[in-house]
Amino acid sequence: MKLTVKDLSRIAGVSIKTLHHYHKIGLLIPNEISETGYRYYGLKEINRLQEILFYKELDIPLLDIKNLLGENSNRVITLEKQMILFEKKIWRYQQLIKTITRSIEYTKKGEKMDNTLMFKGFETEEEWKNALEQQNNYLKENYNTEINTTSINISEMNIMAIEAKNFTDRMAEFLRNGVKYNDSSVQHAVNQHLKFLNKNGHPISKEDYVNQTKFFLQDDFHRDMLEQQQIGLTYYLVAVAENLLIN
Amino acid sequence: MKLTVKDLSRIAGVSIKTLHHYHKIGLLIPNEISETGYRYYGLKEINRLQEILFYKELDIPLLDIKNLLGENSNRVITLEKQMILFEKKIWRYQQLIKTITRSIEYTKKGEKMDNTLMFKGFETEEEWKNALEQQNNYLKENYNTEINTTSINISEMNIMAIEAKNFTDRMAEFLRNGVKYNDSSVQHAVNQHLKFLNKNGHPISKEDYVNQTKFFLQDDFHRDMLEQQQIGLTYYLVAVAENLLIN
DNA sequence: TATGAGGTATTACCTAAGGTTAGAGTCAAG
DNA sequence: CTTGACTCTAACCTTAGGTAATACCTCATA
Repeated sequence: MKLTVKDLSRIAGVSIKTLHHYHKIGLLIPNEISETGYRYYGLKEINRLQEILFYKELDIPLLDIKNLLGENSNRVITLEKQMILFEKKIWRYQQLIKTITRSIEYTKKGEKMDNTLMFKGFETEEEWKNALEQQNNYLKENYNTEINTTSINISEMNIMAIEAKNFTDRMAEFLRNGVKYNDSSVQHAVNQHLKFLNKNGHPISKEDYVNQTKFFLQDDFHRDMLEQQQIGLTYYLVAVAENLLIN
Repeated sequence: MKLTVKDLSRIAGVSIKTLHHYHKIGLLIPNEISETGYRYYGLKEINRLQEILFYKELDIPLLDIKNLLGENSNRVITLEKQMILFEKKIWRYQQLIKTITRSIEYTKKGEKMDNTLMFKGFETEEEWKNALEQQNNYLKENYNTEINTTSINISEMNIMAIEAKNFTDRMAEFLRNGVKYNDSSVQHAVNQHLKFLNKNGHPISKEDYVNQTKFFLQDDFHRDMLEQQQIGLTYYLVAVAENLLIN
């Protein structure tokens, strides 16, 4: 059994170029290479190609396949890992279908969907509303003014809410990773946050911010909100804010 | 509202390079570009980016998104198309999970899975067995000897069966597409098939092949087999084979 | 044994959606 | 005015091959 590239490509349903490629990266080396450079494959190579294609079907990168075929016995583990990955993908696609269905409904109703919902971080409408409400309260407390929602550009407010959410997420991650409140990267993050607020029509001094975090501490709504996201976050934020004044 | 690349990247959760890229391909052009080349984005751009990311989430290529955002109103159609695509993907992943499950079972049983089954064309074990049997019969008829299966390399037989299946598939497609029996591409295909057989230990002349197709015609098993795959295939093959002798 | 058709090899450039440098210029706060 | 953070462009890199150009090889047939 001495198969040419064409034979093998026909049998296995891959292109000749693919065989060249696999040869080049050392994934599938011909059984024999003639003096004139022709590749000839045998049964062993066919079996190996079978395995390669099997793994490839599972979306495993070729280099990983190469390593996989090198060792042995962890096949089952690899397969099980891959299965979990597929289940996640299925779940994701199911979610996307739901999103599309919703979007189509909105469009058909003639309403324009509030695309802000799509932004990462806000997977549910509820989460987004909470963020908005927080933003709302924040303004109320800092300026002691009733918010006239109609007078504020809704889109602009969404953006502020998104930035706030992103900032809080980052802080929560710092906390989870054990990054100290006075670590430069933490301080940098909060400085950026304040800079953003100042730049976008929400002037706030460092002192204001300290007061705000302290307010969060004693206000049930805000504290619950933050603690629900990450236990200890409220307290962490106070420490971070107070450290701002020291430098 | 005058956002820098960093601001926007933070808000939308994309990298700065992504914004550069979108600018370069004309997908998202900044609201303002300073004399020094700095990009500044406004609300309009944020909304556009939102839409872009929404479509991107749906695995739509950026250039397609660009066109999509250019026109309007076919949004619903696009979304519905995409939904069908997702359903297909879900189905595919479910199949993959089944394949993995099967493979794991084999491995756990200590048996080595006959990977030849994976090759395209044979979706079920039954189909594969049929093909093998056919191959078996073929040998019987051509050599008039009882087959000693152990003496013949099973893998090699698989490969011959696969090639045969591929060939038959191709012929069926020719027939379906109305390609005439004496078309050069049809003749070429059958020549290749015979060449392959001759090269791999199954010497067969053109006359032999004509006789074989005629045998298929009168043999219930083979005729049913072929006709089940594609009505008229048995008769087509005879015509194709007889034409071989003319040239 | 020569010829012609069809197979094969290598080289090089291309894809999508950015990531990752490097080097140089710019902005804003102190 | 300095400094640190930010931004710019340009160039090369990634996956898994596709495509094209050009040259060489094989094998069945005349």
